[in-house]
Amino acid sequence: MGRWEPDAQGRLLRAALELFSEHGYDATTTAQIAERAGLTKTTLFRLFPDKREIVFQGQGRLVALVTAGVEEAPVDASAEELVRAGLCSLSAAHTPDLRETGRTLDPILASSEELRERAVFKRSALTSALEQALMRRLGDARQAGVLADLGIRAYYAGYEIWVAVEDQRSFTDYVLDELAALQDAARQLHTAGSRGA
Amino acid sequence: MGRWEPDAQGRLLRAALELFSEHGYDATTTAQIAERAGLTKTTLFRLFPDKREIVFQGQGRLVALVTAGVEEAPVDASAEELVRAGLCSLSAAHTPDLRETGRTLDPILASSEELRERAVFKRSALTSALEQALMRRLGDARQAGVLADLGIRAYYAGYEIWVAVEDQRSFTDYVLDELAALQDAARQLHTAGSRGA
DNA sequence: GTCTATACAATGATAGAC
DNA sequence: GTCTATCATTGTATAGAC
Repeated sequence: MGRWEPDAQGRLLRAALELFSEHGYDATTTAQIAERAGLTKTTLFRLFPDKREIVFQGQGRLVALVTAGVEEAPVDASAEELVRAGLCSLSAAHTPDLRETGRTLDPILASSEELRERAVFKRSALTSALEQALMRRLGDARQAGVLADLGIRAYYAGYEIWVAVEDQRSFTDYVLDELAALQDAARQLHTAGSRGA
Repeated sequence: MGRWEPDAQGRLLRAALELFSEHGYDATTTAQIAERAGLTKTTLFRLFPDKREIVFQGQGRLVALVTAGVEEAPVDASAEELVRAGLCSLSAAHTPDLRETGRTLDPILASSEELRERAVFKRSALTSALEQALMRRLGDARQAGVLADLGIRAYYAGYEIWVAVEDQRSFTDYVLDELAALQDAARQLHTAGSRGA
């Protein structure tokens, strides 16, 4: 420390989000980001694996969180309780300050197909992690798959509401509410018999 | 026709799959593909939007197929019947010769992260298409979402078995069997009460 | 109407100097 | 750690050949 300005990664991150918000993701070059941060392209690519990952910075731990949540659930937990445990562990990472980050990121994501593709990949990785953790506890691959889809759907739906509204409820509340609503919807499909509207 | 060798797209496609199989996707350059096809990079990028799409050639119509399947289902169809209609329309496109294509593509896909990312994006697009078609018929966004996840999961699981085994059953059979099995798994989750194993 | 040649911008890797 | 420099590759743009 001392020879250069500190927090190169933080400066790059802020510079990138500013430029992405101002001109869109695609219209911003990595050289421009580095320049605004007072660095060069080389340093940017040493600190970030690629341009897309700048936007998803810090989301790598989510996979570990959802897995740990399921693994640390009580031994007598039901299938639904395992999903809730995974989602609670995941949601706990979303502190109120991340709400602002989410609001910044949403329009950036919308501005680039390349970025949405990476976002979908992240969702898929999260689903696979939950699916495999559930599989190890339940022993049934199909149940694990169905529950993982349901849980991650609840997570993303809860996230969308959380960043859109402005109140004091925790992120976890939104996700668990959505999970319950999705489970209700699924139950109705089974109990409604074979005739639809 | 006549002035140049015909079927430039087909030649590029074959050249690409050969090279991808021989050296892997990442180690093959677009210039090499064009050269083997007796063409140039310029022509390749006029016929394919990008390098990844070479591998997924022809999958664009799948979105339209699943949507049409749901839309053309009888007016008194139940929710489950709508999903089956979408999947049948989708599966009908998988003629036996596509089985060989699938067997060629699987190891190529496994060789590249970039390619798996695009594959996940395609799955997501298919899920969204089914979800929206179901939403228009059912009027319930959560039911549509849950059913779309279930249906596309059945489609991919059926596909995996279809390319792996060697018998005369149609692709549609595998998908519908898997759908029924997933629905069973989901039902068990609801009727099993709250205690798991 | 299809292909080629050339030039170009951007991402990302790499090597060596400070 | 960071910089300069150079490089390979993807993908675009343009102008022209047949």
